[in-house]
Amino acid sequence: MKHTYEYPRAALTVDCVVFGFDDGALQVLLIRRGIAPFKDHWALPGGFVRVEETLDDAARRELEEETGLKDLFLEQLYTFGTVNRDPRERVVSVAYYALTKPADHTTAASTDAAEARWFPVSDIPPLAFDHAEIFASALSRLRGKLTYQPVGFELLPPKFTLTQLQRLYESVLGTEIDKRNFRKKVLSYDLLIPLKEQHREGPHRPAQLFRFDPVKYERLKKKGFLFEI
Amino acid sequence: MKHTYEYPRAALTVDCVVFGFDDGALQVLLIRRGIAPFKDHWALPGGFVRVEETLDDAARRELEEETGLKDLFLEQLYTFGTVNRDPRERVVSVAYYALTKPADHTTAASTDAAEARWFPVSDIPPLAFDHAEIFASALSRLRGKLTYQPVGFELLPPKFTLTQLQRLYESVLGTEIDKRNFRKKVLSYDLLIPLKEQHREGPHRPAQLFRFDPVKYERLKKKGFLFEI
DNA sequence: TGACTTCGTGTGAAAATTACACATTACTTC
DNA sequence: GAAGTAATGTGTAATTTTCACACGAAGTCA
Repeated sequence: MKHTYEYPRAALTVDCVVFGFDDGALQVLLIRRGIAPFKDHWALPGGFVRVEETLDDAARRELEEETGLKDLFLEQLYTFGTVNRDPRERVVSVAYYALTKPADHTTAASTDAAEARWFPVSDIPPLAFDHAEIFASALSRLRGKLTYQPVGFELLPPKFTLTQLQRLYESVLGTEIDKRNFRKKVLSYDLLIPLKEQHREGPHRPAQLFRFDPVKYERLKKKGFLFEI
Repeated sequence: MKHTYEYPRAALTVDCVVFGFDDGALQVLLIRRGIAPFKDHWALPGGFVRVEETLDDAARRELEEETGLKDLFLEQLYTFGTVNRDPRERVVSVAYYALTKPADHTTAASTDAAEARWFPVSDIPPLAFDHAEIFASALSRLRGKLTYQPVGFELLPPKFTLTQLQRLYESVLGTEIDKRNFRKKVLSYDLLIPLKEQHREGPHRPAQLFRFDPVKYERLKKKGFLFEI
């Protein structure tokens, strides 16, 4: 079935920058394109927005179709609309970024994508279209966000140690943080709940496990919050 | 001439939230719609994106066509894409916000818009489509931005007094600020250049006029800046 | 039981933020 | 031209926040 309009229309897509945290380093999920253009190149997961779904829905749907991931933290980033970003025709892309917990890193490639793989953000292959620009923009946004909103937990498993949280901040922000000052600061927000359990691993003192309080977290996210590290 | 596609496509528009500062209060520029739907309702200036122009270009073009404003500070805000935001058909709108200096407030309504008018943000009429939501989002972004980036100058004339700048901050942020602390802080960024001139008005001591240093300003905007008040 | 490794904690110095009051300058009016 | 009026312009002390920094505790392994 054909669809006809008075004026030419741009195609509308969504693209997702999915971040994960593993091996003590920030990772991003890329797919190898199975179809032209840029066949066999690495690219951000994404695809065309259907006319009866919202942008957020499209992002979640494409993400699940191409990578198997669902129910993750997802936020709109920016809309990329230069004229020649796609060689085929005019395509405007609404970019999203997403944060996943390590448990979700089971990525079954499917449908459009020939393959899905995690890459450390410090070592990304050349990307299709203007995806390198989108990725850079997402990384910069994540860095900014981390310094004033408590989104770091979205990248950690439900139970985590303060050291894991600190490593996350250090590796995303690219700085070293003093352990005592970090703990003082984080705990002062009264957002972390110490568990009865401990994390024991290796020949040394076990670490206290924490989870974060989802109620206080939501409250913080809504009002002006403040989670400066 | 008709244009035909395999799948149905959303129409793509831009909408602009234009802020001005006048009468000691933050103002927003609205147009009265000359055509259906929402004929005679107030709305944000905006219109359809042409297939051969970027999103930014479309925003600037529509702004000039509908309000006569050009060369203003303009930044993409967010893309609104719920399914039924336009009663005619699926329309996705990329929202922008803009800041104007008072000198530019000469608004000649034209083309699509029957009338253009400034409204204090505290007293906005009902808006067409989901424009109230877009406006709220823009205002919230402006507030956020003002507290950590030196964009306030974009809303003031080229020469201004520190009191004017303070009033701007107070009225946008909705807080009272201590005069001495404000001046100390603002001047410490070394961004303001005192002029030889003074601003004299009324039966009292005249005020020192300042302009801001565009070079330092650009430098601040690019790197992590920091303009906390 | 001693070596090793990571966890967990407190204090003092420096810097930033906040609170706060009065003399100065020009215009107006008497 | 003297007195009144109104907004400008300036400094300091108290408080809070940030930053720098070192060592005992708890567990494993040999």
